[in-house]
Amino acid sequence: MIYPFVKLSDLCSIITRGKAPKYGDSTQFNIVKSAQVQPTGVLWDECPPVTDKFGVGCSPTYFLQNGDVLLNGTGTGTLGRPSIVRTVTPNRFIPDSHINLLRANDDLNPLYLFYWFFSPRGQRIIELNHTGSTNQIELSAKRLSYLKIPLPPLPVQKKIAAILDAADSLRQKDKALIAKYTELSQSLFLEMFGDPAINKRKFKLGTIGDLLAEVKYGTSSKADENGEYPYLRMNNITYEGYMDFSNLKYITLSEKDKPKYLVRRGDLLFNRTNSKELVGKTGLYNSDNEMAIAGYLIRTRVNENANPYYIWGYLNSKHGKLTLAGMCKSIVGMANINAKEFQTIKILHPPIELQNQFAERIEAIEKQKKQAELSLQKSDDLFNSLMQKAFKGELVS
DNA sequence: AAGGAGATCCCGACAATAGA
DNA sequence: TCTATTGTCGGGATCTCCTT
Repeated sequence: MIYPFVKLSDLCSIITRGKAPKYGDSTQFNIVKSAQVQPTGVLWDECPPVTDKFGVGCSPTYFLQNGDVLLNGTGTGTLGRPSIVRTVTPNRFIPDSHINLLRANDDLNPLYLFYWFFSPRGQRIIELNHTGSTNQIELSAKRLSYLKIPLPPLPVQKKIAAILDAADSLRQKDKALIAKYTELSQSLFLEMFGDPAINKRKFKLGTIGDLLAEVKYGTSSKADENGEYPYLRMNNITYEGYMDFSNLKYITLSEKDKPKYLVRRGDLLFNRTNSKELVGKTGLYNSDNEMAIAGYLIRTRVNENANPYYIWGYLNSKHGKLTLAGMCKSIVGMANINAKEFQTIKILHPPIELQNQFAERIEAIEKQKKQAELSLQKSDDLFNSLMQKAFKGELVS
């Protein structure tokens, strides 16, 4: 059954784009900015305060209420990213002037509206209707009000929303479990080696260089779409130190370059150049596929005194992150830690047996985490297929 | 190997236009 | 004419690519 399409302005009020806020120390009002508008919900804790003057001056309709749907109105990466307000402190949060606020009337279920914009079809409609050039795209409330959405009767909307919500919460549970395993790895380091700042167990202090057999920069050659090997770049290492193989580029290497730039299981990958917060991201290569690395990554291999998991664990610990932040040279907008400096980083040298034990336990945790990731993959697939069917009338009769 | 610099993203400001 | 809403622009911060 195909649902009729109805103009958005007939289904909700589109309250949008207040004045640009004046920032201040108010404890009474907060502004919700584009970055805080996420499909998982609004990140209330990160909304900066604005002055009372703004709050008083603005119409009370701007204050967010439960059931409001938010839609980012600018930015190539953010335009159309939706969020639904589920629980909000009343009369406190105001959307920024680049966020469209949609308040559904009685014929429209807000959660249904949210999932519509979240769905590939909803996103595509936004993509077709924005104004502006490639790097400055916008979707005004006016244009938004002309958009049409498929509209089943209210009980069906509610049913669809509930099914999608259940599938989504399954995904979120898997994600939370994965996050827990990450936390577990971090606390394991402290448990086994103690706080490096205190060094209660009196391990010998040395440098990272002492533990390495080889330090090598990646290639600066350009990526090539039909390349032979995946080409790891900085976005392939997460802040927590895990490899992320999504969004890969490719490269072809000459025979001579292969040993120089290919990585193998157990290599530590260090991100030497990035923004100040992200410089020093360190991943441990844990795959048997052959991949190459870019020039802003440094490939290091340990000697007989170390297990790479130990160095990885240290550089991703709180103490390690602080050390890295303290040493990077910050040029305008960029931070850098070169290979020489990397090797001078002070690190405790626990006995290799203990390091190996740590590695074993981390690997066990990682194994569990893999399971959770597989489960997430499945729940993602389920959610996506439900979403495809939902708005075509194939989900609820 | 090192880091300079262009491209992109996002925010804030303000000009232009519409409405009261 | 004044005020509210909408469209567009400038620029800092960050991300990537490219040159020396």
